Amino acid sequence: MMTMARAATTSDVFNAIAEPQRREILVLLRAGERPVTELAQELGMTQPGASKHLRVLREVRLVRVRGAGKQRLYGLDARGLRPVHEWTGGFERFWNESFDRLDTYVQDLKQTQQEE
Amino acid sequence: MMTMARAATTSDVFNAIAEPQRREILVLLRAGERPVTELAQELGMTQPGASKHLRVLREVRLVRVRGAGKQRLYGLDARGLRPVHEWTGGFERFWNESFDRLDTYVQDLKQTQQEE
DNA sequence: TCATCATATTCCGATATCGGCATGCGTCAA
DNA sequence: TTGACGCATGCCGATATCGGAATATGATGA
Repeated sequence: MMTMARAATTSDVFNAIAEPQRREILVLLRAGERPVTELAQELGMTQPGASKHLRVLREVRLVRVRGAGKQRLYGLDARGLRPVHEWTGGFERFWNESFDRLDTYVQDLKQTQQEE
Repeated sequence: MMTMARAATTSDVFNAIAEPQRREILVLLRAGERPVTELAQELGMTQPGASKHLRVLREVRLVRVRGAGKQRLYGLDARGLRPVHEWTGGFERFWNESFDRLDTYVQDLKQTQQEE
C-alpha cells in the first residue's frame, strides 16, 4: 500500500512559483493588495482559477489574506522568496564561468551567451 | 486531443528546479563534472532515476554532457539560474517589510513604483 | 430573512509527473 | 565478435496538476 509516486514536492515555494500564472499573480501583488476578482480579471483567468492559485500561494505563505467586507484582499508576503533567491545565488559564480578546460565546448557557450 | 489541461510549464527552468532531487544534482555538480552512476550513488537514487532527472536538466540547459569513453560526464551550466535569481530579486524590497502597518507598506510601494 | 455579490470548494476529464523495473543502445576490451 | 559496463529509454501504476463548469459558503444590505 502507499506506493508513493512522487516526493513531497507540493506545498513548497519552489513548486508554487513553478507555475507561470502564479508568478504573474505575485508580480501583480507587488503593486498592492487586490481582491480575487480583480486579479482574475487583470490576468485573464476565471475566478475559480484565480482562487485555486491563490490557495497554493497561501499554503506556502507567499500571500496573505485580509477580509474586507465582502471581499478578500490578497497581499504579497515575499519572505518565502528569499530562500529561492539565496539558493540560486549560490550559483552566481558559476554562471559567468569560462569553462576554460573544455576548450571547444566553451566557444559554443560564449556564442550562445551573446544571443541572450 | 486538444484539451490541454496544463500550460507549457514543462521544460522551463522554474519547473526543473521545483524538484528537490534535481536541485540536489545541481548542487553536487558545483563541485565538478560527474558521471551518471556516481551522481545516482551519491544521491541515493537509481541510475534510471538519475538519468531521467538529468534529461530534464539537460532540456532546460542547466547541465551539459560530455562523452568520455563509456561514461557521460555531466557538468553544470548555471546560466539558466540567473533569470530565477533576478526574478526573485525583484521582490527583495518586499521581504523585509513589516506587515503590521499598512502605512509603511504603501510608502514602500510608492517608492518602488518610481524606481521602475 | 432573503437576495446578492464575492469567493471558495468540488467534481470532472485530460494530461503530466515520478519511481521502479526491464530493456535497448553505445562503447570499450579481449 | 562477444561480453561487460555505463547509460538512456520505454512501459507501468499511482498520484498530482490544471482548467472548466457547477455549486457551496460567506458576508452584506435591504
